[in-house]
Amino acid sequence: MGVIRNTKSVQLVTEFFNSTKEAIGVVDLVEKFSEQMNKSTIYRILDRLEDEGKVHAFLGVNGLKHYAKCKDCSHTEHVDVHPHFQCTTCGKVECVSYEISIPKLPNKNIAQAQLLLTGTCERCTS
Amino acid sequence: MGVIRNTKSVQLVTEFFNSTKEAIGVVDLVEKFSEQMNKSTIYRILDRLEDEGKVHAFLGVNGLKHYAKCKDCSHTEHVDVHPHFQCTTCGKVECVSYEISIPKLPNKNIAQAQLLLTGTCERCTS
DNA sequence: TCTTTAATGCAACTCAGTTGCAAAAATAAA
DNA sequence: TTTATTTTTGCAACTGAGTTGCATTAAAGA
Repeated sequence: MGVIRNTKSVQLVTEFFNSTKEAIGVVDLVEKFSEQMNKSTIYRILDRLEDEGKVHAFLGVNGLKHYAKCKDCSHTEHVDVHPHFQCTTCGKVECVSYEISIPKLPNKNIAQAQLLLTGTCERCTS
Repeated sequence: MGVIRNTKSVQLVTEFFNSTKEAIGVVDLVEKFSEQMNKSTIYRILDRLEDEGKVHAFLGVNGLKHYAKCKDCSHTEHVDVHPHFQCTTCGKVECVSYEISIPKLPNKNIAQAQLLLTGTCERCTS
């Protein structure tokens, strides 16, 4: 349970997430960095960054894992309450700054809510 | 694009969904009917039932496909606007009768919303 | 510089879901 | 009922995301 080491690969991934506020699917990230690092490495780096709260993870419409770094992501414990939006035309995925209201259910204890919105983004809405 | 044939396997699956209002993961369904029918058959039957609007599909927390037949499921075109709840202790998954309000996003056209609630159910909440 | 410990690459694996194809079972037609 | 047509099924092989064991490499600390 040591410290995250500042390797070349970690730097590359971190820089990427600092450069965009969009979310990205792990598969795309693996493809993007296919020359620089191994698939396993990416999965493991993302795990560590998530543990540290540097990025947060969620599932896209197809059930594929996505990661993003949003403004909420610097807190020690990231509580993922904001929705995500995925464009069904261009595939773009992003965090939505909008606090969703979690419904109360009788006798149930709701710990987390994941809201995924799908449709067409500004560019793809004709 | 013919009619759905009323095979033994279709009957079994249909009866199952009529007997419960809970949702079930495809993996569990394959296990449940492992003696009666093949894995591919289940996947294909579920596809057909979904096309017909007899059941609806959604993804659980782990990204695994789940199906359920709820009261909304007899309409010709099923619009899946209700949330789902998954108990992190016992694993039970169910539809929640609660109309969620889809947030409007500027310049975006939101076609669908998927809300997944996780926590502990009535039985597992101590 | 040396030592310790974490991170990486690689290859092999797991597991959900899909697919091609021949055989079997429903439905429609005769 | 029998025959012809078309959908379903079983099977086995495959795809693709994500994981893992292990030997090697590279950080960080002393």
